Amino acid sequence: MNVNRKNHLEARARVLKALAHPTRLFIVEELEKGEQCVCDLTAMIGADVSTVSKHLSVLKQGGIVLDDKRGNQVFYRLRVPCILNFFGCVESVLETQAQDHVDCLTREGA
Amino acid sequence: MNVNRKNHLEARARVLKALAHPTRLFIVEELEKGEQCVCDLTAMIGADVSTVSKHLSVLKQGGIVLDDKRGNQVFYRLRVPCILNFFGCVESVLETQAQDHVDCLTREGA
DNA sequence: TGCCTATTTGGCTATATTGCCAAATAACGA
DNA sequence: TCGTTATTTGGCAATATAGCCAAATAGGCA
Repeated sequence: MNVNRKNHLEARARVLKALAHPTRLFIVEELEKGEQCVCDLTAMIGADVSTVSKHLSVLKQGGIVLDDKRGNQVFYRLRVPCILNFFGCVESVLETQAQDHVDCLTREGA
Repeated sequence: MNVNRKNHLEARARVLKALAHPTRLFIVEELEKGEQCVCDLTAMIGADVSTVSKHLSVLKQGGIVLDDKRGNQVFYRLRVPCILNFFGCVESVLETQAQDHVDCLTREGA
């Protein structure tokens, strides 16, 4: 595996890693509806503010969101518009799993 | 956040987590070309066979790949055809980052 | 059966992630 | 300036992940 390819794979992995947490996926889904401040996200998530802030920091480092400080609040928004399509594929994975589960139960019952 | 939504987010996160590693992304890219046995993947990756086997196990648990034992070899293949599109979005994230980096350098130079 | 190859599993250490609390920082209004 | 609110950062403990080696398992063949 050459160095370029390795770097590229590592870059991709960083992006995916930034998304790979339930709370961060929740944040992304909420930001699809429009920008949100940390305080509102925190209220919806129900974790410590510092925890939410750190998740936002991970998303920012991963290039998923942008922040904008206005007054004493910080508003976050999605940086890349395609995140929605992105999840289409994840859903396919989940649906395939679900179907396999159904198939499995059907076979057992037969 | 209700229980259903939470479960769904956790399921999505599991899929993304399974993909979020350079070696596993490499494997997925290679499997896009067609099925591969563990031994060939191991040779390409250059890590211990046991390490590669564990990565494959993670991908299998995540619903990304399927395995098929034939003789004393195990062949892995992609389970969901959309993985390619999937990466289109990750690429957009990376390109946006790259563009920002260029912008940043340009501003500095100005 | 016994040996060889392919793969998985167990066990270990090193490292990374998560989530909380407490403290630091920033902006706002009295 | 002081107090209040919003957010980030530091630090800690619990847990998860990654990679290696060694051992177990499975299949093929003499």
